Amino acid sequence: MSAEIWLTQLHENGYRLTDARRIVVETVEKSARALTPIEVYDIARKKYRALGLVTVYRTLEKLEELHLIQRVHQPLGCQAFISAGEGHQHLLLCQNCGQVAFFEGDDLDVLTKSIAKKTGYQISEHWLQLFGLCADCRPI
Amino acid sequence: MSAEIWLTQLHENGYRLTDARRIVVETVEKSARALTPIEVYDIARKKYRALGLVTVYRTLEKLEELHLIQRVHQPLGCQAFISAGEGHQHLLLCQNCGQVAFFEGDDLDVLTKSIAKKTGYQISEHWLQLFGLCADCRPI
DNA sequence: TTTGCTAATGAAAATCATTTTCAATAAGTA
DNA sequence: TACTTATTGAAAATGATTTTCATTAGCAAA
Ligand SMILES: [Mn+2]
Ligand SMILES: [Mn+2]
Ligand SMILES: [Zn+2]
Ligand SMILES: [Zn+2]
Repeated sequence: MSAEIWLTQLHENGYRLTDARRIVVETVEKSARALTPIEVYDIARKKYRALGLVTVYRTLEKLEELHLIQRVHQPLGCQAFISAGEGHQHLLLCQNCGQVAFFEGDDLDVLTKSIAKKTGYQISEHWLQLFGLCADCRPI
Repeated sequence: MSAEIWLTQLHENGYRLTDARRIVVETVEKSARALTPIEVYDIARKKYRALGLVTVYRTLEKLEELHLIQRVHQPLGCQAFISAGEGHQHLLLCQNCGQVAFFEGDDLDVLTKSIAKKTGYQISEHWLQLFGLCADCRPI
C-alpha cells in the first residue's frame, strides 16, 4: 500500500488533494511505528512549514474513516495511528522502539465458541495485540 | 472481591479511609460495566453530595496502582475502569449495554511461538478482548 | 485556459479531560 | 484528646481535541 493509493482513495471519495494532505499521508504511510497527531505534525512540518495541526487531525480522521489507518491502543496512550493492515490482521508492537509488525492466522474459533457457551454472550469481534521486543531491540 | 477488601488493601498500603474513598470504591466495585471518572462521579455523588471529581481521579489512580481496577479500552474511548480480574483473565464486553464478563483459559502459546519465529520478535505480553452481546441484549 | 463554486486551510477561540495548586479539614496514631 | 500530615474540594492550569471563521486554492465546467 503506497501513499499514491491513499491519495487516490481520498480523491475517489470526493476529497480534494492538497499539499497538506499529501504530506500527512506520506508521513503516516511511511512510518513503521504508530504516530500521534502531534508527532505527525512535527515530522510533516519539516517538509511543509505552513501545515496546521488542525489539518493533521482532519486528515487522520478521513484516513481512519476510509480504513486506511487504524488507531493503536497502548498502555501509555491510545491516540496513535498506523496504516491499517489488509484483511484480518493484528498488531505486534515493540515495547522499546514502537516498531509495528502485522500478523494473521490467529484462530480463536475454539476459544470464542467455548467462551460463548460459558458466558451466554454472542461473540462477534475480538481484539488481539501482542507486545514484545523487535529483532533490533531484543537482548543478544 | 468486595469493597471491604479494597478498603483494607488501601489501608494496608498506608492510605487513609475517608468517606469519599469509601463511596468511590463501592461505586466501582459493584458496577457490572466499566465506568469513566465522570460516571463514577455522577453515580457516587448521589450518595455523597460533597464528593469532588478530583478525588474520583485520585482514588481511581490508587486503585489502579494496587491492581484492584484496570483500564478498559473500547472503540469509543479508553478512560473507563472496571474491577480487575484475578490472575490471568481477559474481558468480554457487551456492545449494547457494556456489561463485562471475564474469561480465562486462552492459550496463545502456539500462536505466539509461530509469530515470534516469523517476525523475529521476542513476545512477552498479549492483549485479548472479546466483544459481542450479553445474554440480555442478544436477539431472541 | 479561465472562471466560479465551495471544500479545505490555518489561526484563534472554545471545549473537554486531566492535573496541579492551595488552604482547610479530618484520619489515625500517640 | 492532641498532633501530625494525608486528604479534601475549589479553582486554576495544562494538554488534547474540536469548532469557528475569514481566506485560499482544488477542480469541474465553460
Ligand atoms: Mn483475529
Ligand atoms: Mn491471555
Ligand atoms: Zn524495537
Ligand atoms: Zn448487554
